[in-house]
Amino acid sequence: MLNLVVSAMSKDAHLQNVPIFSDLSDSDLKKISDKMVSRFYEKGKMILLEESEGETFFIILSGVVKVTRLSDDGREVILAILGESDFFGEMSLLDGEGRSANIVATENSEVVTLSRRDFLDCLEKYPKIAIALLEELAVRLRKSDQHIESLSLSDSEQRIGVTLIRLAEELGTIKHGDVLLKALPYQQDIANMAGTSRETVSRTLKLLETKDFLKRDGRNLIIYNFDLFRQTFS
Amino acid sequence: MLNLVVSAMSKDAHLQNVPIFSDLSDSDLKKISDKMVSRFYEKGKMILLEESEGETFFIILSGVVKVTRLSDDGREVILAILGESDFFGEMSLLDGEGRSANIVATENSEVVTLSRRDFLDCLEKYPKIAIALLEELAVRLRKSDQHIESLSLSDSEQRIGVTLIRLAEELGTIKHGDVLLKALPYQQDIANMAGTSRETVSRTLKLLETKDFLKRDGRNLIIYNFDLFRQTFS
DNA sequence: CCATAACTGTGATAATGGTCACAACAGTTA
DNA sequence: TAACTGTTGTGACCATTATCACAGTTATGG
Repeated sequence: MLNLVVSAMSKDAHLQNVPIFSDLSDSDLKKISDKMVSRFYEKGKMILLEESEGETFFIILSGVVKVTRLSDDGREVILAILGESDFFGEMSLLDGEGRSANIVATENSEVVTLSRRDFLDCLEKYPKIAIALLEELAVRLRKSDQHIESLSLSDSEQRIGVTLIRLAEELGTIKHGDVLLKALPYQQDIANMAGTSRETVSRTLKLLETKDFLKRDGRNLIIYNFDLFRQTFS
Repeated sequence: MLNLVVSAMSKDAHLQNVPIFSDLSDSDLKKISDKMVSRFYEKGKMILLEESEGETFFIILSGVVKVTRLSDDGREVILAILGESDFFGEMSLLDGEGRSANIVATENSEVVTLSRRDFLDCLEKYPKIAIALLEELAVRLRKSDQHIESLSLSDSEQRIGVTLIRLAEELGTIKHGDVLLKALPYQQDIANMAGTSRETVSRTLKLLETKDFLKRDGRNLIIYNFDLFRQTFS
């Protein structure tokens, strides 16, 4: 299994960048790191399944995953896209309910995991982690609130604009005022993030391109003047 | 000012019911309680304003408030309805960003408040509070996720159904299998929760009534067989 | 490198639901 | 009780956007 390829060294190196651990001393970090287990998921693989019991906390070392919910008839909503040094799985651990969403690797992804008890021990032992986690959940709630507002009040063009902003912030790289998105998600995924249809995404991207907000080139997308773009769509 | 009417005794009595304080000893509770200040807001009054700095944590002793966001052109989204023993204001305190929503009293409401520093002190001093708060934020994130799913995938009837469920759970009283909602919010507010228009709420409530899911009587509403209703709409 | 699958572009059509307009009704104050 | 204000009911119309159908294009695997 590729799991074994991820060395302990790589774990420590990455963990420093994880916001919820950033206040910790090296030795404390090492203690936690020792309890973690590495895993590798190929693009397209399901990592967590809705409705199953939640017993594990995950941190992404590299790769990209999507957080989704599915309706009975199979339609998908994408709640978030997570990348390097983001984490997931904490909700079930905290409130004891079952998983409320699916996690799917949309790129090959390395993660490390912590068991329920080790995770909760951490929170008890290191209040700083608990507080850092609170901060992160607050940020997520804020994002969710914005998402709800956008779904409630905006037309499809605006919603797709906001979705591109979310993607740019999570996955893009800035160059002068522009943002470059390599490996742009499929239109269907963008649609599922924006609460619209695949066809509407196709038409709207074209529209935004003719309006010179952005340029597409294969799977890459450049948003010109990101500050202006942000101002225009959020 | 009516503020002064709320006695310290009433504070303590209510605080025991607040989930994030439920693990505390009476003496610890007393210490925190002593730092709190009571306030009273009349129906319709704004408690917190979007974009202002967040320096206060609020707990509702009695009453009902709505959490809203406003678009530039004045349309409103209602993110949540909060009632007795719920709290708000924590997000700005945790992540240091400005307020991200407005809070408006929709009924006469008594609250107690804690300053930023007292709130953060609490988290450091009592890890149990931090963990209880984490649990509550996890629950809220879950609700937000459901809200996003519902806005993305459901038609207006479903969304209004889900909204009634949210209202019933927050404000309703159960009687046999039915739920009674006294002082049902205005149709405009229901519309702003469901991401639809006031007229559609009017038509849909009528429809649900003819389908015998519910009965209206002035400002009261009874949902028959709440379990079934839940199953049907969520 | 061909075959096949997956993704994207685009027109035509239909439907959900928003908006407007106004009437009916309820609750409040003078 | 009248006048007024806020809320709800309802019809008519129309815009946005979902859906369908299919062609074009790009990626993938044997």
